[in-house]
This record gives sequence, C-alpha cells and structure tokens, in this order.
Amino acid sequence: MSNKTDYKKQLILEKAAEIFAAKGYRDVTMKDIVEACEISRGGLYLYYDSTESIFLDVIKASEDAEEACGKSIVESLTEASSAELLLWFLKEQKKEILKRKTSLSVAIYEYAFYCRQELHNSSIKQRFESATKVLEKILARGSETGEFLCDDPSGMASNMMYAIEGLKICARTMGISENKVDKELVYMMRQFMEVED
Amino acid sequence: MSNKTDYKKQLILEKAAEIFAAKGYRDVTMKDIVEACEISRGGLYLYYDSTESIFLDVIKASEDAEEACGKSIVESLTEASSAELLLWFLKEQKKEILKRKTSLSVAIYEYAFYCRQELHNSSIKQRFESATKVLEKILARGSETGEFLCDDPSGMASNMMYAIEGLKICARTMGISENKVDKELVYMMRQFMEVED
Amino acid sequence: MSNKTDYKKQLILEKAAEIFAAKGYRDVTMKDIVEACEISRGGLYLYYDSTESIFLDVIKASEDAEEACGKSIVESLTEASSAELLLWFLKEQKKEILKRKTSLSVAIYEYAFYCRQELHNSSIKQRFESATKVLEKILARGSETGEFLCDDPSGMASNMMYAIEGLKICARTMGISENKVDKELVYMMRQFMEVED
Amino acid sequence: MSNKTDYKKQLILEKAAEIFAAKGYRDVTMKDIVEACEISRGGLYLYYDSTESIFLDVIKASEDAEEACGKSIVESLTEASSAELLLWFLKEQKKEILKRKTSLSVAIYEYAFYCRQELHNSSIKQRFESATKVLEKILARGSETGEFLCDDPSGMASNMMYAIEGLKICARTMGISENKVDKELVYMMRQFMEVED
DNA sequence: AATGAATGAGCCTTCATTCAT
DNA sequence: TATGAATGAAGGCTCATTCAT
Repeated sequence: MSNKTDYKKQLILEKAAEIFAAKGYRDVTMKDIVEACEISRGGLYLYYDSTESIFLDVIKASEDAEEACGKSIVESLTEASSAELLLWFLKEQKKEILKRKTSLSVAIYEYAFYCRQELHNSSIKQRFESATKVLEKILARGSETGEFLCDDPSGMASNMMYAIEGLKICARTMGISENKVDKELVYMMRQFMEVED
Repeated sequence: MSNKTDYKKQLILEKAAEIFAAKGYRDVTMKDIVEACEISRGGLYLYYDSTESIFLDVIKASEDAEEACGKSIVESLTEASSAELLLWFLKEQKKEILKRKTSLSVAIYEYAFYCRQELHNSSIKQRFESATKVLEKILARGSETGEFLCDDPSGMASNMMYAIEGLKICARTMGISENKVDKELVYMMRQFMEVED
Repeated sequence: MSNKTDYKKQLILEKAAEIFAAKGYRDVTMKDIVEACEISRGGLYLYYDSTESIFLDVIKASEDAEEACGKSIVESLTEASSAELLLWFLKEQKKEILKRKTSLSVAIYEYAFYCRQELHNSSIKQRFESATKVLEKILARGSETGEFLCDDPSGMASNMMYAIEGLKICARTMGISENKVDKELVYMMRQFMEVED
Repeated sequence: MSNKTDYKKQLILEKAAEIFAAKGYRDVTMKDIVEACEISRGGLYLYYDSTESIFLDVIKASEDAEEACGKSIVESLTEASSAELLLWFLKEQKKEILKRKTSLSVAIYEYAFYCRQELHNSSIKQRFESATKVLEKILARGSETGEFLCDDPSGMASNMMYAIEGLKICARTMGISENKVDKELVYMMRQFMEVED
C-alpha cells in the first residue's frame, strides 16, 4: 500500500515541517514529532528512523514546492519586463529574509552546522545556486533590453546573492528591521538601474 | 580571592574557547569542558553554571581581544594609504571566511539559533557593526583622498559587510573555494577602485 | 482447511528451522520469521503465537526426521557388524559435534537455559536417551558377538554419551579441533576394542 | 579514589553475581542490576557500561576465587593420598553439576552462545583446561604410587572432564538425579581403581 | 574552594502483539 | 484467512546538576 504509506509520510512531513520551522533542527526530538502527529512512538519508526531522515524529507518536499514556484518565473520571463521580474525576485527574497518563525532556514543552517562538513552536493547549495541563476538570467535579460546597466550579470548576481544571504543570517541572529532590508535591496538595485525612493 | 577566581576563570575560558571552536556550541557538554580543564565537575560549577554562561564569557573575551586589534587599525589609519588599509581589512575578512575549524563563528551562529531570538544587544551584533564602521571609515577616507570612487561609503560598507557575512555562512554550510572568495572580494573592490588581476 | 493449514505450517517450520540454526533461540524475533516466510505479521500469528511455539514445533519436526533415520539403524542392526555400526554411530556424533552453524543444537541449549527448568519430558531428553539406547544396543550386540570387550554396555553407553555431550558443548563454547574430537572418540573406543590409529 | 571505586565495583559485582546466577546471562538488564544494587541508572553507568562488561568482571572475580581454592589443592597434593584427592575433586565436580540455581554456569553457557564464536582465549576455556590439568596431576600421581591403574592419565583426565561437562549440561537442560550423577562418577572411577559401592 | 560519586529526567530504539480492513 | 499499520511497554544511554566530604 505505497499510497497509504505516502499519505502517512505526507502527514508526518507536514507536522514535522511546522516543528522544524518553530524549533530549528537540533531541538527537535522524535517525541516532538510523535506528539504533533498524534501517533505512537513505534508508529513513527515505521516511516522514519531518525529526526535527520525526517528533516531531509521535509527539505526535499519544500524544495519541490519551490521548484514548482520557480517554473512559473521562467514562464513569466517572456511576459514581464526585466524590472518587474527583478522586483518580484527581490520581494521574494525580502519575504524570506524577514520571516523567521515560519521558515525552515534556521533549521537548515543548524543542520549544516550539525553535520560539520561542507555539504557540497546538498540541497542547500542547490537552492542557493538555482536562485543565483535565476537572478543572473533576469540581470542578463535586463542588460540586453537596456533596462539595466550591467556588464557582468553573473558577477553581480553572485555578489547580490551573498549579500542577501548575509541579510538572511543577520535577520536570524542579530535581528534586522524591514526598513534596513529595504535600504539594502535598494542599494543593490542602484548599482545598475535608476530607483525612485 | 577575586584574583584567584579570575585566574581560574581565565584558564577555563581558554580551554573552553578551543572546544567551542572545534565542536560548535550545541555539542559541547559540561563534561567536555571539565575534562579539558582537568578540574572536577563540581569545581566548574563554582565558576559557571552552564555551557551557556561559559560561552558568553568566551565570546566576551574574544571580543576584547579583537577590540585591541581594532585599535591598532585606527592608529594605523594615519600612517597607511586607504588602499593598503582596505587590503588589510579584506585579507582579515578572507581569513575569517576561510578558517572554519578554528574559529568561534560556527559556535556563535549556533548559539544565536539556539536562542531563537534576535540578539539585539548581543556582542554578535556589536562585532558586525564595529567591523562595518571600520570599513566605512576606510572607504570614507579613501573617497576623500581620491583613492576610491565612492559617494556613499556608509551604504557601500554595509552592503559589503552583508556580502562578506554571506560568504562566511556559505563557507561554513555549502563550502567555498579560496578562489571564489577572492573573486567576490575583487568584485566588490572594483565597484570603487581599479583592480589589477 | 486442516490440509492447507498444515501446508502453511510446514512452510513456516522449514524457514524457521534455518533461522534457529543460524541465530540460536534467543535472538530470533517474530520479524525474522515473518520476513523469511514472506508472510505478514498477522498471518504468522494465525498459526503460531510466539517464537517459542514455533521453536517447539521445529524441534518436534526435526525429531521426527531423526526418528526415521533411527529406524534405519535398527533395521541395519541385523546386517552390519557391530564395529561397523559403532563407527557409523560415532561418525554421526562427530558430525553433530563439529557442525555448529547449521545445527539446531545451540538453539536447543539456549531454549533449555531460557526455560530455566529441567525439561524432564522434553524432546531434548528423549533425543539424548534414544541415542544412548541405540549406542547401548550396539555395545551389547558387540559384546555378545565377542567383537567388544564390554561387561556393562549400559553404563558404558551412558558414560560415552555424556562425554559426547561434553564435546558438543565444548565445541560450541570454547571451540575444538576435529583432531581433538577424533582423539577423544578413539580414546572411548579403546576402552572396549582394539583400534588401529 | 580508586579504593572507593573498587569497593563500589565489588558491591555491584556481588549483587550482579547473584542475579546472573538466578537469571542466566541473556535475561539480565541494567535495570535488574540497578535495582538490586539500589543505585541509580546513571550511577551504574559510572562503573560499567553494559551487562556484558559487568558479567565479564563477575566471571573474572569468580575465577580468582576458584584459583585461590585451586592453590589449596596443590598444597594438599603432598599431604593426602591420591584417592583422597580424587574423591575431593569429584565431590567438587558433583557439587557444581548439581547446583543449578546458585551457579554462574548457565550464564556462562548463555554468554558463550550469545557471542556465537568460539571463545578460544576465554576464561571458560581456561577454567575447563585448568580443571583438566588438576585431574591429570591427580591421576598421574595415583598411577605412580600404584593407587590407580591408569597408563594414560592425560587421555583419561580429558575424557572424564568431557563426561563431567556433559553431566553438567544435562543437569541444566534435562535434569538429572543425584543418584545418576553418583553412578556416572563411580563408573568413571572404576576404570582405574577399585570402588566399593 | 574543590572533588567526583550519585541522581534522575529525558531521549532513543526495538519488538511482541493487536486490530481494522 | 490474510494483511501490515499501529501500539506501548521495556530497555538502553547520556547529561546537567547536586551534595556529602
């Protein structure tokens, strides 16, 4: 009954995702998940044998969801102006930067630290790189159409993504105001386009 | 007995710093520290009642050390060219980005995540802000002397520091090559000065 | 449905026998048996409600098999010389002593220990006693025909069987070389007949 | 405070020995021992990290005790007649054969099976071999003095010990009467000396 | 001040057994 | 009959924290 199993796993992943978002990675115990799912201890072990395996599936699922989202970007690429696309992209990033409580990102960071090795092939990296690619595409297109003044879309995309990553981590560690985030994003945009305040 | 106490605390902090650098924050137990310090379990509790309190003191101590270092910068400000200062600053940042095993940064990130609240008044923030200030000063001075082409030293310093923070976290989670770090740093410098490859 | 039931039980016993031979008694779980039989957990419980009940049936079945074998001895009794019969008997014992991995004997010992009570009526005892009887018959016959010099076939058979039992247990606990087994068996034979080395 | 530790270990071993004697090896849990010793779970782990490590120490201790006993034999060797020594030896063996509830032997067997490998260097083997040596010495001495009629003390000692081992295991699995044990021991003695019933 | 043995809460994991389908 | 998901008791282990000495 692979279907039933998948369904149950689905349920577990949904509850687990909430828990990981709320507590990060390290503090989550099998007991937490068992209680959230309202199943028995042994029952959970039928599907997953560790918080790690659950977490990895949670991440995979969240990626799949993002990927679906990503596709819509690619499709929109032909319809919207580059400036519009860029705005959309940065708004998404801003959202991600500011939402701390409901995002898996802290758990992901914690997991990366927990592993204590560079996760070269991990989804974390892929996530970062695919976002960079999307941004690069937008910049390149804007550059071609003359909307943006940018002679090195790749370098710029990379630089911007690192700064965004820095904003994300700062938001989660030392805190950051929405205003400050706006300021930083606008600063980046100014490097290659006119921005009215 | 304050002196003796301080001396003992000093010893504990030194050993603990090594452990936190090696294992991060979450994995360190009182036992780890007790063993490294070669004191008794109960003895450690005379000075500190949790790994957290030890960690906070470790951080404070490392800041004090950095601060001393920072002062030398300020002093050198009058002696060296801005370009030289900038190079020195970025080299320090690069070192920090690439050294993963012997730095407290992972432990600091882990601690921040563990607290799960923005540490507005924390040393983490102060550290970040003081580095930003230093960079801003360098940029401002370079701008005044005409070495750099930079009309917003504050915004640029901030932007650069976020990107550097992003590099740091990426180095610790997904891994990054020295080459890539160089590329990014050069990219940043190009925004306001001529760089020969 | 008795036939179908018997057939299913037969299948279970065959697989279970292999498992008990490989793992002994204590380490075998219902899961082991379920997996080997490729039936469902609940399915197994329709036929047996514990590893113990399965084990007891496995033992019973293995006895039935041996019994059939035993009958052929009795029949051969009239055809072969006593010396030949004795050799055959001791060869069988030697085989049993030395085969550790594929025999149920470890499981049987473990079961006996697990029960922690003398199994007066158990098949273990019957097995031992019937082997003793067979040996006694052989010795008595050899004594009558003058092949063996043995005035107390019963006492001798009993003594030999205990020594053989001792060899069996030593082989399974401290290990024993084939050579050593041979030496012991020859020693026993020398007590009542000429043996060329 | 190695003394204090040793003392505590001593206490644990005493209680544990009782438990192993009563329950064998496999059924004993850390909880059993914790409860018998009236210490906390964590407390036990200060001294031993598994039932196995406790068991091995229990065995070692019981050997040491036996060894002390063994020495007295060697000393008596010069004082008593060989027949007296032999009687003493066999009485000891008989005691060991018949005492089931208070002996570690079942636990030792169980442990050997649990390991599922021949324990070539184990104390089990050493115990067996040293007993064999003692018996051999007695037989050899009796043979020299003319008390026993025995031209192969080594072979005979070995054979007897296997039979005794067989008696021991049979006593623990299928049960055996004191009478039967006596009969077997007398049978053995008859092989090399006159025995009045 | 200092020691380190002792505690017990809390998490992990496995398995016999049940039960709705 | 047959299935296999679900249960929960039971045992293992670790660690922060206390306390008599």
